[in-house]
Amino acid sequence: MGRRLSICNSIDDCDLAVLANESSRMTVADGRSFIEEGAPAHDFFVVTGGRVKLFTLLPDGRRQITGFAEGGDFLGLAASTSYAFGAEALGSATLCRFPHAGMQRLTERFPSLEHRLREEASRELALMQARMTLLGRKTARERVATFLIERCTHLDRPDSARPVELDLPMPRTDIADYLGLTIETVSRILSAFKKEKLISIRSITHITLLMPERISTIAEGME
Amino acid sequence: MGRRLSICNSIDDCDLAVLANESSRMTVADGRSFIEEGAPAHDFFVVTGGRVKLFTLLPDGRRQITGFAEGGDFLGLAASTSYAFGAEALGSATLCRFPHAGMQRLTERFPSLEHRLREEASRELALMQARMTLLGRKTARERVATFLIERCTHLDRPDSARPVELDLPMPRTDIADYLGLTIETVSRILSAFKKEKLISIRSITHITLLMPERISTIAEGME
DNA sequence: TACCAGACTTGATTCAGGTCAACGTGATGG
DNA sequence: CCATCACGTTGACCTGAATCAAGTCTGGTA
Repeated sequence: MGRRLSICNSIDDCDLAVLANESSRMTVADGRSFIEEGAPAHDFFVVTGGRVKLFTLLPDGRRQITGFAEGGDFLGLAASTSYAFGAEALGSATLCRFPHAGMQRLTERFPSLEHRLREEASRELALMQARMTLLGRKTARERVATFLIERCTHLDRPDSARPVELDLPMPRTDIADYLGLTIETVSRILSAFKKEKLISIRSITHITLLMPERISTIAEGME
Repeated sequence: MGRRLSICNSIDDCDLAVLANESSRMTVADGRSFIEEGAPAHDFFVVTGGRVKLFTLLPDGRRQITGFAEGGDFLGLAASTSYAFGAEALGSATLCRFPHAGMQRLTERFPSLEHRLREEASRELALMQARMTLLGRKTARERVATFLIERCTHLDRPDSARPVELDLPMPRTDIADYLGLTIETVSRILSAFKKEKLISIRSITHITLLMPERISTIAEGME
């Protein structure tokens, strides 16, 4: 995960051909896995189209989704020798793959890239702090509210008091595994929000936040 | 948090005086806070002695401890413009402070340092993935078991089948806030482990893992 | 030695969220 | 146009961990 066009920012005034040279494109079909948790980490990835989910598994199959990534997001920083997470496409996705060796040539050529990668990692690290608080200390209601708010700030509209339309491209199972809840709980809480006129549910993937700041308040645990 | 002597690794063959020049030492008394969550981030820190806890707070005071740091660990990567976490001393601690500006001079002088910082961030990121799985998907028993195992691999002894002595310098409250549990639950589970002869509790801070691999199995959810 | 305060443990009870099970719903294909 | 199937919702019930409430243990102090 990372901010849009993360890599390119630090080299856009430089030779993009060099960059293209060190990378290869790939397409991943819906539900297909392209990073295996624990496998030796040989590549970085940039999501160029579609969406992707990142997760870790317990031996008995319990799953924690550690993030969703989309266009421009950077993957693979959470890996030393082996990947600390698995990744699979959510819908079909296109990726740019950068072998570590190639990336190293790039950072030698464009030293500011290294700094950019560190920034990316820092941003990610800060997000994770918040996510740990969510998982360790928030109630189910607060988690779902936080998720909705995340999805909407993600849309980089300023926190308006006006209704915000969202689409949630991931199935409920993924939302649940992201929030450390069950599908049933997520479903019940969305229904409750609807009943309270905080949101309206046009279709499974299409939700409107009717009172964004109110949901925001819930998300922060200030009910 | 970071591996011992993280910074120095990449410059130990270089001019350490330059490094000393860009940093200042400080001592923090027990329980004193030295990073305020949300405050503008001006410095990096390296823990040089004692221990430190990192945490985030919800408005109503709920707390999630996101990590413990000790000698050699690096703090401050999870911050862009403002800190994503607060930090306070656990017992009295000594720190080395590196203002961002100074750090930038250092990375210019020793380019490999930038790479080192990124590695540090990556390591941290990988740890956090595991911690999210713990908080989102593990049972109380599994969390406490994981905590004990963490503390012991932390001691860099290989996973032996032999008993391992641990000391837990943090109060139960901190363990609870780290694991997303309450003090009572932590206490009960430690008592249960004792009853099951998995551990022995010599004193509040001093615990011996009698069957480390057994605890390890519990930690992974394989009961 | 006795007292005290803070940290920890233990027990009884409650409740948020999980589990199990039935029921909708909407997309796909024969 | 209905059957199917995967996904989502809703309801009834259960349970793991939280909460509430005593104890207990420890180290410091007089």
